Amino acid sequence: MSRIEKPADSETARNPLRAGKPTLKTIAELTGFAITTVSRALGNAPQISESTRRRVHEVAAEIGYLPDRAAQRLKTGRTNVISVLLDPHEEILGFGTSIMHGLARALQATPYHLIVTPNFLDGSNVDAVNYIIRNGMADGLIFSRTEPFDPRVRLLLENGFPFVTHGRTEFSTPHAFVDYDNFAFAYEATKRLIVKGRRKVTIILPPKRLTFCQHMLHGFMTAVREAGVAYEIPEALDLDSPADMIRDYMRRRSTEPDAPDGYTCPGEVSALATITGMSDNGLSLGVEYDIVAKQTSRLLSQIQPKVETIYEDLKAAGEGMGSLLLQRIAGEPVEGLTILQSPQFSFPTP
Amino acid sequence: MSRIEKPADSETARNPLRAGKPTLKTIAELTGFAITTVSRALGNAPQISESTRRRVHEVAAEIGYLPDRAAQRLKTGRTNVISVLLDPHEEILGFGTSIMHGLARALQATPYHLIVTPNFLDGSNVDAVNYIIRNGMADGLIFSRTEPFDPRVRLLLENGFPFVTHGRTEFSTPHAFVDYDNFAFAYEATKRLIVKGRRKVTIILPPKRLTFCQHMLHGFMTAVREAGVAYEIPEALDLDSPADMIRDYMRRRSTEPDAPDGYTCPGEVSALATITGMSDNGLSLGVEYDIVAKQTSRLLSQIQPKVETIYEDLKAAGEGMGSLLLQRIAGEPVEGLTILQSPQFSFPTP
DNA sequence: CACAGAATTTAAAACGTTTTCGATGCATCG
DNA sequence: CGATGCATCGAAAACGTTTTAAATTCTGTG
Repeated sequence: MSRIEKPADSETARNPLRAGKPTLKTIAELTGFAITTVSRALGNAPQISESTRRRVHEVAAEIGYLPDRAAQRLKTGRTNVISVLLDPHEEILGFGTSIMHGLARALQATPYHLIVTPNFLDGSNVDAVNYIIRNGMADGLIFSRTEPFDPRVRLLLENGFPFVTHGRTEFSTPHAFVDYDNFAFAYEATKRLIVKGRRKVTIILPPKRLTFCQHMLHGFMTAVREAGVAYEIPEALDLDSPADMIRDYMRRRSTEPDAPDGYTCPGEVSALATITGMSDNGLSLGVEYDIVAKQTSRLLSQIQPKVETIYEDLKAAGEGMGSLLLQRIAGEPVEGLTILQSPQFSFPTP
Repeated sequence: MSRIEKPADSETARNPLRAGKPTLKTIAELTGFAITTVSRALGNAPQISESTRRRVHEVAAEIGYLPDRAAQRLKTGRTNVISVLLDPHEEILGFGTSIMHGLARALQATPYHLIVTPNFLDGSNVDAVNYIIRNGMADGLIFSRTEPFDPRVRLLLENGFPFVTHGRTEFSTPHAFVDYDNFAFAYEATKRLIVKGRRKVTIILPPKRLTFCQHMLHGFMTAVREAGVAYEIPEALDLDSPADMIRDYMRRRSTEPDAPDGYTCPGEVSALATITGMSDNGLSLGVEYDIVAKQTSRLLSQIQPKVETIYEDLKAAGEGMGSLLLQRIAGEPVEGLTILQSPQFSFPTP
């Protein structure tokens, strides 16, 4: 039972915060076992006897041992990091943070950390993806707003790198994704407008290059055809258009002949902009026209309850992406690893 | 010039992604220098001759060498990580992501990564802070919504851990912060209402426990006293109140006698909610009443240009916090490390 | 031309893990 | 009683970097 062998205080002096941080060696000395044994015991390896396993865990808990992430990462090559590619378009209405909260919840009891890699470069963030793959900066990747043949997805598939997207693609090779059923949303929303007796419907679509634009269009058109109702699609506008542009468009269009009276708005901002544009013209919601909107927060219906809304639960989406990614990293086959969220008719429980 | 010495392919087979990753050793072999020399040359150590320094950098760039973060972290004890504490209240209107984009921009050319630690626990996230300090999970910390005697700040000060807050405190020990001049905002906003001829002003304040609530109140009261105008402060409401609560309050209050006609709204949501509440009662903005609001995005003025707005540049705030934190980590004295953002009268350039 | 001293380079240890390969003890079996 | 198998445990190497201490080369000088 030798106690003190070397001075061993130089480190303490240099970096006070790292000072007494317990390591495997600490536990080894305290229990009398070898470092190997301690490591195995904490890893619940099979060849360790139940009694020493318990003893080691006990001591570890007592002194508040936590494995050093850097050492683990260096040794094993696994980073225990999941990277989120932040899109500049997600700045509005808490898209980014909702998903992140969900992700964080999924990773809560795991050793994984969440690191955000914002996109500084051009439209798509292939460079960031490439960087992460090449330099092993993460064990898995998460991003959103996919295109049918998204170059990021292609790159990741080619390299066999684990990832989950928010949104589908049209690659023949399957991959893990979480997506909202935007077909169902557009279909349902448009049908509601028709049921309300609206004679001509319209929809603000996402940018054409994004996969879910097609889904929405399809849902919208299906409802239109089933009912045989009139419709139009504003070509000059999309969901990413600035709110004032949408507002001005709506104001102008509603003065022209043959204006729509039923609006499907796939986002809070577009709905608010539409309402303002119309009311600038003296038209009021629920009287001359109706809106069914997609909500990701409570904001819109709290402010303007006359808007009919259908919810998308982004926190659940994040949580789903996290859990799918964990399964991918664990090596599970990609086959079942997809989630299609159904439109919700009441606000999701946080 | 020996070429192949050992098989050296076992790793390649096991982890294909880590395969040919160049290390210091690779460069050492390629240049003929020792690993030490290569390390020093890349670190631009003074004792290395200019010629070898250039040669090493050249080869490093050529083979795309990047230092292994795990090894650096293990050796030096520095994590090269900056942690952001995500607050659940920041879910709305891109607060979180704007700040994060700013932060990321400040850290762009540095080795620092941004990792988000969401707050799952009770109101304040002291536990998360404690965890990060104790286990050396980051080199610096960033968080927002400070209280006058914020327990997180206290903990960090006690441990000498580098951090920057968004918002001030009232500790006697100084610390780095970025804050918006909410006194100036409230003062200016309220004065504008008075200049417009409004007879009775009011303001929706932040939760009382937050430092900037006092600043706003002070700015508001200063303007009120200077002009000798009537005022009231809704006690049942704060900035964190759900939008429908604010809307309902405004609707009710505006029917009662002696209702205010000038509103200072320190947020987009509260402004929208106020507008809706008032218009539910047939009162219209710019006619029976006015609003001056704080905007952090373009949304509000795009939707409703009749709202007078004053901007807060959150991306710049993030960028400021990042650069202050870097200086703190580099050991600079805390004295000058504070930024007080002035209210902006036009939308900040992204 | 030897030599101090500066300038440059290097070998080796260390950071805290995981993992490979053995070692040890002990009961069982021929 | 020696050999065998099994259940546990341990010594040492390795991951890629930084750093300490020492070795080597180069310079000018006496």
